[in-house]
Amino acid sequence: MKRTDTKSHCPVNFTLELIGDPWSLLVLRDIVFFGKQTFKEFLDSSERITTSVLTSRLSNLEKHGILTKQPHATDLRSSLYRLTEKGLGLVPMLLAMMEWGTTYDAKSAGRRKKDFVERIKAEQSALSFEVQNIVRAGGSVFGEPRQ
Amino acid sequence: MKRTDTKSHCPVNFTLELIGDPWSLLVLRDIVFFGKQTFKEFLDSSERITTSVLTSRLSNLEKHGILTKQPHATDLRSSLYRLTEKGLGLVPMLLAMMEWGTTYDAKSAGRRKKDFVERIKAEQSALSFEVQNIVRAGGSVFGEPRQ
DNA sequence: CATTATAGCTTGCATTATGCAAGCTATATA
DNA sequence: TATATAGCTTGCATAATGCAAGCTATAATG
Repeated sequence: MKRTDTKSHCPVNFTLELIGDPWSLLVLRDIVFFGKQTFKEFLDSSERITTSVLTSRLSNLEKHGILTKQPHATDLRSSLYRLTEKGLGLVPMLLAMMEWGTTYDAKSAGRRKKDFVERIKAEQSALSFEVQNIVRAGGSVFGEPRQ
Repeated sequence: MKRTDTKSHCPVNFTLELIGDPWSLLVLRDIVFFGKQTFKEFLDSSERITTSVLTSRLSNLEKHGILTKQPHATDLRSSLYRLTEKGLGLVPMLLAMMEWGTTYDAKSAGRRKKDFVERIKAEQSALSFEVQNIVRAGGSVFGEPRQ
């Protein structure tokens, strides 16, 4: 079974099957946080994705309507990759990942990033807190409490 | 290079390296949404994780302080897996994934799940909207606008 | 007490995805 | 004309997963 074969119709699983590989979200991060748009710019990220994997990830993201590939305005060799509305819909997930990673990675980040993360924390939804309290107390969102 | 080797100290990458495999988040989903706590309960999920992979994922999540393994109160064969505060910190990410998956998966979900997702959408942060608008306009969070 | 079932873990092999290196085509630049 | 760049493709080694089987300790059943 391939990693992206449909294993269930749980929405969390659906999301994982589309963008849960080790690289797709890093490409989306590069677009959202750093404004990258071209193959070369993605290639230059500090995680050192290889050309073969990048080609595969970009084509997959385009195939699933998460980004579009447009011809570059002046350079015919190049293309511009931009987020669709579906891709923009992943911003809350990226913010949540950034917040968690910043909180728990021993290597602390710069001032600018920390300020941004403080805003994410400050705007955390009441629903998130509610769910955390339920689970902390031994319950769950759709299940009955156990203890 | 292993998938979990440190490739950078970007917080998004950090999060991916800890829980970005195809299975860890499904275990966390089972805890948060369905109140599962034991090996057997995780094994029974509709995605059909195998025992070998489940063992590996649980031990990894415990190693990283995302969940704890406690002896079962009455059954000495069994253990209870519960989220730590660090694990609870992933709730916003799970909610974001659930919201996106429900919105874009053709197979629609039940009424109860949809109502929940409506609440996630309703409580989406002002920051998320702001970032979406910036990116829609060709800019990015930490970069300069391009067009 | 003997038998059977269950919880969790381990192993072995096939398949899939990624890491890495190299090279290829078309276009741009000097 | 020569060289550099953008993006893509291929081949091979390694890592992770899918799948099947079996193993140990404990629980439940007669």
